[in-house]
Amino acid sequence: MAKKTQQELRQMIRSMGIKVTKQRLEILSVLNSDKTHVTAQDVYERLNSPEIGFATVYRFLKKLSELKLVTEVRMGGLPARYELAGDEHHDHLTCTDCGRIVEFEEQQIEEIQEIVARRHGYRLTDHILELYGVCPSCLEKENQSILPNSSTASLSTMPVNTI
Amino acid sequence: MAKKTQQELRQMIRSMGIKVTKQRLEILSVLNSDKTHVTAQDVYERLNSPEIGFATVYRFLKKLSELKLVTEVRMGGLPARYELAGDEHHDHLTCTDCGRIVEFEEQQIEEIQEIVARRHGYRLTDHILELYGVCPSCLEKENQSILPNSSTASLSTMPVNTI
DNA sequence: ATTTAGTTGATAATGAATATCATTTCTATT
DNA sequence: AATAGAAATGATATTCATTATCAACTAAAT
Repeated sequence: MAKKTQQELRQMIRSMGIKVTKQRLEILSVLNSDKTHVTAQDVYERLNSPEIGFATVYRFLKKLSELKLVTEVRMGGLPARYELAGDEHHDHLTCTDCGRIVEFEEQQIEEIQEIVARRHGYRLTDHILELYGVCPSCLEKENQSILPNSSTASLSTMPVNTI
Repeated sequence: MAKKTQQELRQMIRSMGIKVTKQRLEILSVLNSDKTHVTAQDVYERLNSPEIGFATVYRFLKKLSELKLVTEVRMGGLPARYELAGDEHHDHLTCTDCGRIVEFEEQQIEEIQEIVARRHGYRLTDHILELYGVCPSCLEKENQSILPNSSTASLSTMPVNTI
């Protein structure tokens, strides 16, 4: 959320110990925009400038995630998605069909993780929690192709799962 | 754990509604061996038979994971790894120092995950929960090396990055 | 302004996974 | 057991995301 100013972005690059170039500034700008969880292709196309090749996009995204300044989410064989690392932690719920990502935060899970780690004598330093499923719109598509003659049965109106 | 007999493997393929071929039996045998979390390449090389091309390995592994008979684990850009789906689910708590892995199962977390998915209209199909930390024995080592007159300057006392 | 080490874009290369297709092999049925 | 026909196979080509290469360019320290 909290958007960064152009100066802050410049500062961010400087803090990485690398040169501040217009390419890097522009790539960061895209990540800093409202659109989040973008692929390298997304970034490249968004910029759509002869001044920025996608080798550069890939290179910089890689460096950013190595330095933990962006979070890289990889799902199945789908292209990796990137987001500017915020201050607040969250996990991901990813659609296995279209790659769409929903963020969530569940304090209860975080707490249980701590307990599990302590139970085994570990000091917890990090974790990855990725949920995979099928998003509402893909469920709907799926539904249509499986039930050809059901006129307009929207899955989103159906109980998705009954425990 | 509980190894399956050749007959059970045969039965397993039959239950998939596909033909029982020697290739499929052999691929299943590899998965059924003690080695777990193998890549498609691993399987192919393990068999090392002119009778089994890796197109077949990939094809069958894909079908197996679609039918949830094997679990596919994809990590970063690394090749997918497969293991015969056991009855019991577990997650991993990995030591970032020595790589030691503890398996655990936490029903409460599983349940909350379901709830989160439903909340967003997703049908949950899978999840990855990996906890990272430092295991008891590495914690101990760590403590010893941090002691006062250790000659090597601890990184944790150095300014990592000056913005 | 000069230098030089870092950076760039175009393109080739890689590596995992999938598609293609002629040939072979299961298996249900005679 | 013979056979027909659908399914499965292996070799190979292809796709797609990502990375490596390299000559030309550029930021920024002097």
